[in-house]
Amino acid sequence: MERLDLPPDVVIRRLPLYARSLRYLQDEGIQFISSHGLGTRINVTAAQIRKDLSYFGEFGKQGIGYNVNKLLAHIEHILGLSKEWLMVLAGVGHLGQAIVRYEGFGSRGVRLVGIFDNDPAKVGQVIEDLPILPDEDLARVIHELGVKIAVVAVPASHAQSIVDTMVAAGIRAILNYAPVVLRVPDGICVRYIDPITALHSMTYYLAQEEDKRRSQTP
Amino acid sequence: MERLDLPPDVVIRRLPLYARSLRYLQDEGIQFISSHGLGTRINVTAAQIRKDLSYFGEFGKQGIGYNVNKLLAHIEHILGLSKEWLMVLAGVGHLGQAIVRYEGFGSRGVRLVGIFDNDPAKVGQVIEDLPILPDEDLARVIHELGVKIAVVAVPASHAQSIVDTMVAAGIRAILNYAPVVLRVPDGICVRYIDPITALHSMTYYLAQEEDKRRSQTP
DNA sequence: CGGACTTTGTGATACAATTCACAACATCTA
DNA sequence: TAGATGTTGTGAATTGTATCACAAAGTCCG
Ligand SMILES: NC(=O)c1ccc[n+]([C@@H]2O[C@H](COP(=O)([O-])OP(=O)(O)OC[C@H]3O[C@@H](n4cnc5c(N)ncnc54)[C@H](O)[C@@H]3O)[C@@H](O)[C@H]2O)c1
Ligand SMILES: NC(=O)c1ccc[n+]([C@@H]2O[C@H](COP(=O)([O-])OP(=O)(O)OC[C@H]3O[C@@H](n4cnc5c(N)ncnc54)[C@H](O)[C@@H]3O)[C@@H](O)[C@H]2O)c1
Repeated sequence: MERLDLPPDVVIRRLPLYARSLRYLQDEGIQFISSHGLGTRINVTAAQIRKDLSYFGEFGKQGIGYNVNKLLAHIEHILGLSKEWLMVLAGVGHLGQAIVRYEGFGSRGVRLVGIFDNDPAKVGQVIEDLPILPDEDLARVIHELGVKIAVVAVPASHAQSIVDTMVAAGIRAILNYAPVVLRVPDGICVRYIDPITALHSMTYYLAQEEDKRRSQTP
Repeated sequence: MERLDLPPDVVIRRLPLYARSLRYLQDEGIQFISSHGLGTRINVTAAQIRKDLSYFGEFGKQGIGYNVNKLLAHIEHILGLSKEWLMVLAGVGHLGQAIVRYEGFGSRGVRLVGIFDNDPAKVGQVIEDLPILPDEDLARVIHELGVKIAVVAVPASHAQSIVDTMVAAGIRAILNYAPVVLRVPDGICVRYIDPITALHSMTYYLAQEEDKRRSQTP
């Protein structure tokens, strides 16, 4: 196949979904899956899955579909999950502690190696074997360990400044829980986790339904 | 303006971002903002903001921009945030408790009115004035109070079945934290909060950088 | 072996979203 | 009043994404 143009970001964002579904298939002991079979599990059309994968190579067999183990290995490799990326967390409050304890993060491809807070009362406490360090150590740890990923769980008002520090120290990817849009240099990847925004986009549809209902029963 | 076609979902998803930014502007005491000014704050082009808003009406003034208070009120009204929507939560574990305590949820447009768990040891405990109820009461509460929004924070293996119960009882919008794609009837709105998937899409770009770096310094 | 099924990978096509570009209007200054 | 500046709202153009549809290749089975 000719792989001229690089895969668009929408495709990259779907790959982890494919990977997760393949892991469930693995757990179920299923060895082969067609694009159609995979698609029905995750509400994506078969054609889209095939086209997405075609950006990276040819992984299927006509008449059969995809070997679950092999396709998963391929996708994890494409996603860089065959290595282990180091990660730091800033802000060990309510949310931060929940993140540290969520085993999901540690499981695949990433490892939390440092947690930071600027509250002197918190510094020194240990959570899941990780001591809370002061902000002063943040840049040094990032730099010395070559950490590339950071999670931001500080109050919105402090998010931008801590991100500036992180980026200056070598962070290249940021998972941001604070409800602010971050300003970062080109090439730094940022993803937002924002349940409130998600909720507020759903209430739109609820309001629409309500309106329609009201206009039908006057 | 002619408002022939309904606004696409991408637009609806951006509105809460505009609203949040306008709230910050309000806090700063700023009374007028141009599409350009708003755009630079949230990394969106001015033209996109104007086009998005044009789906709903004309809110700006040439030469001036938008009145912050008025535009915010308009957007919140469009999003259905002038009413208060009731919400239930299923799964009061680590994550669920963090959600109950996160004041962000209560603040605007939505109110948590019931929390549910199937662990008998948890039922009866009270968190932030809300008693944990057993799953048996879920359908009744949804139905009797007319609850339309649900948050899912149960283990992945239990998510689909509890969602089926919720939808049968009248839930129309679901915020899902469990790492599974849900199957719901047409018309039910689902949003996924999925930090692991977000992380795994970022490692792709890290791996790309690494590859490039390696090929440059052989 | 041959014909009925399946399924992939991918150009071509259709659809969707974003950006461009500009007329129309508003304000300010002198 | 007039000219300079700034901003909106929106058709048209552009860019981006998803779907279609089918040749090619594999399986299955009598
Ligand atoms: N996206 C989500 O799902 C979600 C959920 C809950 C909270 N939040 C957001 O996450 C952030 C944290 O929420 P929380 O409930 O944990 O608040 P919290 O007050 O419990 O915790 C914040 C922590 O950050 C620390 N901190 C403050 N400034 C800091 C700095 N400059 N450097 C390092 N640490 C600093 C504080 O000491 C505290 O421990 C807030 O922005 C909140 O809006 C997001
Ligand atoms: N998206 C995220 O940000 C995020 C973060 C952490 C966890 N998670 C996911 O959220 C879910 C919960 O995670 P957690 O860390 O809180 O786990 P947990 O084990 O601490 O809590 C799960 C809770 O759900 C309850 N439960 C189980 N089955 C139930 C049912 N059928 N009805 C009602 N309650 C039920 C359990 O009793 C328990 O209290 C998991 O699916 C996890 O993968 C998501």
